[in-house]
Formats: sequence, structure tokens, C-alpha cells
Amino acid sequence: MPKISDEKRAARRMQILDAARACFQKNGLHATTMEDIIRASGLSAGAVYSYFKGKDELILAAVTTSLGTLRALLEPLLKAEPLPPPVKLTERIMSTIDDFSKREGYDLKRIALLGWSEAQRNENLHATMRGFYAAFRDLLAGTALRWKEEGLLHDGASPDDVAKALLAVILGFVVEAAIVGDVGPKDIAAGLGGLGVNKSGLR
Amino acid sequence: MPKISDEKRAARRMQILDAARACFQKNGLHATTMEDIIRASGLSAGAVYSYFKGKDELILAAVTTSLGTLRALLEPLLKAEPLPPPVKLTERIMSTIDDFSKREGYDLKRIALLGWSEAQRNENLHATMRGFYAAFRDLLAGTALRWKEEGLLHDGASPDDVAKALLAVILGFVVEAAIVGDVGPKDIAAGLGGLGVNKSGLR
Amino acid sequence: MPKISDEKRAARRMQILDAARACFQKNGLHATTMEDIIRASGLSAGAVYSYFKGKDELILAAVTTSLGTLRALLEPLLKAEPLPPPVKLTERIMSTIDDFSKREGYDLKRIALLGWSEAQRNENLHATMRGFYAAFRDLLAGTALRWKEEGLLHDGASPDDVAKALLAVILGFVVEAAIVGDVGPKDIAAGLGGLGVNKSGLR
Amino acid sequence: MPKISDEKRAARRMQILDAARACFQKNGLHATTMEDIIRASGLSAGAVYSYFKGKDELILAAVTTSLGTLRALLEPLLKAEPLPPPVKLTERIMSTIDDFSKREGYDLKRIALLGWSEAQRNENLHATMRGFYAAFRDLLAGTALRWKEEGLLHDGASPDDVAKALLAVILGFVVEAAIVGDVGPKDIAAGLGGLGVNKSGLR
DNA sequence: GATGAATGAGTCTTCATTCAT
DNA sequence: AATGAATGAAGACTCATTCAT
Repeated sequence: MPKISDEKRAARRMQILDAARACFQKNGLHATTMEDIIRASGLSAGAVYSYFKGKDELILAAVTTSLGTLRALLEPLLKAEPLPPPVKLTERIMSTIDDFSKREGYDLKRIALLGWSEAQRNENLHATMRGFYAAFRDLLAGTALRWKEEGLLHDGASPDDVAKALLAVILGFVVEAAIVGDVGPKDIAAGLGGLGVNKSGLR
Repeated sequence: MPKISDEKRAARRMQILDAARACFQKNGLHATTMEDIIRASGLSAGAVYSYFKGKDELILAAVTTSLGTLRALLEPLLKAEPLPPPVKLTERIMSTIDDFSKREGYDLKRIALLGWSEAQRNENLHATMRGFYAAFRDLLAGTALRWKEEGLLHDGASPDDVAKALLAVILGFVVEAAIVGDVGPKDIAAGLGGLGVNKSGLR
Repeated sequence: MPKISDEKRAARRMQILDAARACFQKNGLHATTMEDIIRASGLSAGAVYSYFKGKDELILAAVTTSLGTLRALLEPLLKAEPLPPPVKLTERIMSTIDDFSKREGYDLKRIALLGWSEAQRNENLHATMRGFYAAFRDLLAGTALRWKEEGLLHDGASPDDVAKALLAVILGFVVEAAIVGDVGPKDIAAGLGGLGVNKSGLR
Repeated sequence: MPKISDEKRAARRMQILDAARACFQKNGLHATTMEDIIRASGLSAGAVYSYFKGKDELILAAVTTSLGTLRALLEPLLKAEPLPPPVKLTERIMSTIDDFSKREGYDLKRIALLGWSEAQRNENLHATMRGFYAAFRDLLAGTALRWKEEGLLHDGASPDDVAKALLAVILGFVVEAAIVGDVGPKDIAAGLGGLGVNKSGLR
């Protein structure tokens, strides 16, 4: 079979996945029925089931692609040269997440919350998420090492712990924005700055 | 059976709620069936439904009481004299949450994640949680004001923003611990310290 | 036990029955729950069950007493002297049913409809109703015989058939008033008169 | 399965409706469970629910189609030429109802009684029935007008009242036959004749 | 006797998934 | 390969009735 067929297949998969994500985001994972997804995708039940084994696989795929989107969004920030100081980078990460959600009409924060909840009873999903966040934390740890080398961290600072703390801030921002509201990346960044976290890299 | 005493009634309610929380924690909100809760409570379906209108009320009650527990746990920390410096207080808050979960065999973190997810399609629940976290954030802002007066924050620091940042750290710790693992209150505290947040209150 | 106790018992029974009838009339037989009746009666579940075996007995009793009320209302009309001519008597019967319903706030027509429906799956109830209506039809047949003797019916008229026809008119009025509306005893009477039924007894 | 034809769909609907009507007739509206209907229809629960929203819709459909059947049965009688005199027409109407019930093994009288009862707490159903009977009564009034023109009614007779009276006779016959028994269309007709209602149109 | 909390079988309904066409 | 009608196992909830106190 020529390449076109594969492309079509991939396009179909994406079409279904987009429908699923839209439904999940709007109604949550459990309140979304397969029929919702089938209708939203514009395909037939059989077609959907030929691309995805079942609802669980669709959930996993929705979360996985969301994480993929997130990775594509965030990795460049970590590799930016010159490396921004901690608070600045953290703010950019949060802003990037926030902006994407607003721009694409596809709220990564909501999906994240749904995924975390689901992960507690779906080991497969949990493993996927754990892997993603662990990898991201490793990346952050690498970044922290560079900060340390640049003298932006205390001398005794552990890059791993810094990564853990920053990941907490980022994930916490997602929760706080989704549940409590009235908070933006700048607020968090300002708050960290007020606490004494290096803003400029100078001390 | 004659009229049951108020105490007994409350005890029965708690018995059912404990069963529900145990089930929710183990299987998640949606995967838990009323029959699970009924069996775990040791009562009959009718009895359970005479204490709680339905599953939604049970979910709301489970989350609400968890938040109540959390409040009882955390408020004393915010009123402690002398007031610990930011990182120390944050660490204590996280440790308290962590220890309680280990001690009582009742993981507040898991329930929190479930609640956040559910809140996205249950406005009643969302309002309850938003109210709780907003109140807690206000308390933190008050604390931040005291820190500021004591010179533990930068001069230009906004207590509100500091509160937002610290709440993010705390909530983020909950997520990170539940999903990624390999992280404890001390790690986060050390990471914040490494970032330059005042540990001792001295600068 | 002295007589008072029996009286009290009877009063309690009536209290429960009144509550049941009010509920049945308002919500129908099946939509009325025992709890509705219990609450309306102001007694406890146990008390209600000590006076009536169960819901079926309550339904039977409600219908039976309604029929008793009907009998008490209608029998005097059939024994009136001088005996009114057919249409006049029929109109009086319909008016009596109508007026009672309005006066007492207790609609015999509604209860009748409910009872007929229920009778189709409750042989006990069916037998009770059949017995009542059959007896009433017999009474009407006796009346028809007197009309015949007085020359108010055609010579070849069968009193039994006349009774059947008049019972149909009366029962039909109940249905028509309850379901179609815009009809009163006078309309029916006028219609019969228009059809040529002797109004005055003169021809 | 590919798209089913409209005919097949209609046939399936009828299959379910027939099953429902059979159950309703045998056990009454409320004592009939969805499982009864599902089993009787030979389909699955899901299939039944894909054709009818729920039990209420099934009840409404059963009553509505019964009324439709009734209309199809009775309208020709009202349009017959030459127009039979009042008692004759009434007898034919009652006979038609009676015969259909015997012939088809589907008792319109029983369904009618069930419907009247249900109508008292189901406004939708009530409106449907009221509309049907009111239309039928109008038709009868038109017929009465023709009788009047032909001199078969008293000069002062109101066609509307005559229609009300005849509808009462017909509905009353249904009740009397279902509840009391020992009565047929001929008995009622004879009784009306005995009361002086024009049989032949001559006086 | 009276109470009313508790029971649990029974109801309606949903929805992930399959498979005949 | 695609379709979408059909499946049927759950699930949430109700309510007539009982019986320990």
C-alpha cells in the first residue's frame, strides 16, 4: 500500500483523538461516552473501534498526546540560550501552558487534572505520566545544574531538589489556576521573587 | 427501632462516609459503585440512602470532610508562635499532609486529586473546594504580611502573590508525590532553599 | 377493654384511610408511597401496618369506603317518593356525585378511575367493585320496573337493559367529566332528553 | 449492521409496541416492568431503549396507537350513508369496539381504563386523550346536527348535549363491560330504546 | 403497643463493545 | 473495510415491609 493510506490512517486517528480530547475536556473522562466521541468524530462506532481498542486506549492516547504537546512546548524553553534565571524560566513555562490553553481552545490544565485522577486506578496511564514528568524533572535538574554553575543557586543547592521544587510550582500552578482561580504565571513568579528567589540571577 | 440518638446517627453517617472514602481512595470516584460503599459500610442500600441522598452527596461529603480534616491540621501551623520562616512553614504544611496520610491510612493527597478532577464537572463540588482553597490562600497571605513585617520578604513583595506561590508549591507537592513520586517535603524545602528562599529568616 | 378503645381504633383507621385517600387522589395509586401515607396520617410506619396489612389492603379499603360513601349518597335517591322520571333521576345521581366531589374536596370520580384500572390486576378489588356496581344496577333495574309500571318506559322495555343503559350513562359521565371535561350532569340530561328520553314522564 | 430501512425500523417499533401493549393489558401499566416488555419483544434492553426513550414514552405510544386504532375503526361509522338513527349508531360503535377486542385479542377497553387512570398524573397523556375524545365528541355533535335536520331529535335538542350524552353512553359501556360484565352493546341499545330513544327514527 | 431505622429485592436505565450485513 | 443496530451486564436508586428496642 502506498504512503497515502498510512497518512490517511494517521489523519483518521487524529480526527478521532481530537474529538475525544474535546469531549474529555468538556465533560470529563467518565461522563464522556463512546457515543459522544463517535458523534463528535463524525465516524461510525466500528470505525472508531478499528482505530482504538476501546475507551481506555482513547484516554491513554488523549493524555499521551497532550503530554507530547506539552513536551514540544516546553523543551525549547529549557534549551533556550542564554538560559533564563529560575523564576524567569518558571514563569515562561507557566505562561506557555497558559497561553496554549487559551490559544488552542484546548485546555492542557483541565486534561492534566483529569489524567492525574484517572492515573490512580489505571496503572498503564500512571506509568506513562510518571515517565513523562520524571523525564521533565530530569531536564529541570540539568537546567538547575547549569544555574548552579552560573552561580544562580546557593552553593549547597541540590539540582535535583531544585527541580523537584520547580516542578511542584508548575504543577501547583495548574491546580491553583483550575480550581481556585485568580492567579496567573506572573503572580506566582512575583510571589517567588518576593520570597527571595533570584529573579535576575544577581544576588 | 425507636428514635436513634443524634450521636448514633452521626456515628452511622461517619461509618458510611469512612467506607465511601476508603472505596473512593482505592478505586477512584467513578469506579466506586454504590454497592461497593454499601458493602464496605456493612449496612443496607436503603440505610445508606437514608443518610445520603445519592452518590454525588457522598462524593461531596467525602471531599468536604477531607477538606475539614485538612483545615484542622493546617490552621494551627499558621497560628504557631513564633511564626516559622516561609520555607520552614511550607515544609511543615507538606509534612503534616504527608504524615497524616501515612498515619491514618487515609491519603488526603489521593482524595485531593480525585476531587479536583470531579470539580470540573460538578459545580457544587468546585465551589466548595474553591472556597476552601481561597480561604487558605487568604490565611497564607496574612502570614505573608507578618513575614513582610518581620523583614523576611523582599520589601516590594506582595503578600497575596507570596500566598499564591506558596499555595502552588503545596498543591504541586501533592501532585508530584502522587504522580511522580520520589519526592518529600524536605526535598521541596531544600529545593526552595537552594533557589534562595530564606530558610532561617536571615538574609 | 371498654368501648372507647374500639372507638379509638376506628378513629385511627379512619385517620389513616383519610390520609391514604388524599394521597391516592392526588398522586394516583402507584405513585403514592407508603411513606406518603404514613407521613400524611401523622402516625408511624408500625402503627399504619398494625391497622392495615399493607398497601393493597389500604387501596381496597380506600375504594371500598368510597363505594360505601357512594352507596349512602345514591340509595336515598332511588327510594325517593315520588320516583322521578328516568332522566331526572339520572341527572340527580350525576349531580350528587359531582356535588359531593366539589363539596368534600374528595373527588369520587378520580378514585373511581383509579379503582377501575387497579381492578384489572387485583381480583379482590375487582370483585368488590363488581359486587357494588352489580348491586347498584339491580337497584336501578328495580327502579326501572317501577317506571315501567308507571308507564314511563316503552311497553316492551326490559328493566334490566334500562338499568344497564343508565349505569353506562352514569359511569360514562364520570369518565367524560374526568378526562374530556366541559360536561355537567345537566348537559347529559339535556342530551338524553334531546334523544327522546322521557323527561317528564309524559309522552 | 448497516443502516436499517425505514420499514424495518417501523416494524421493530411496532414489534416492541405490540409487546408492550400485550404486557400492559395483562398486568396493568405499573405492574408491567421494562423487563417484561423487553422479554416479550424478543429484543434486548438497549434495543428497546433505542426505539423508545423510556417506559413513559412506551405508555404514551401504546395509548396513542390504541386511540388511533379506535379512530380508524369509528370514523367510517360516523360517515356511513345513510346515517343510522342514534341508538343504532351507538350500538354499532359499541359493537365495533367490542368485536375488535375479541377479534384481535387486544382489548381496547382494558387499555382505555388503564389510560384514564394514568392520565390523572401524566399531563402529557391526559392532553392526548382529551384531544382525542374531544375531537370524537365534535364528530358526534356534527352527526347529531344531521339527526336534528332529519327530525330524529327533539326540536329543542342541542347537538352538543346529545354528543355529550352519547359519548357518556359509549365510555360508560366500556367501563360497565370491563368492571361489571354481563352487558353487551345490544343490551345498552335496548335499554336506550326502552327509555324512549328513537330507534327507527320514527316516533 | 408504638416507633422508625433498617432491609434488600426489584426497577429503570445507560453505555462500552460487538458483529451481521 | 465500514456501518450502526443490537447486546446485556452493570449501575443508581426506590420503597413495601419488618422487627429490635
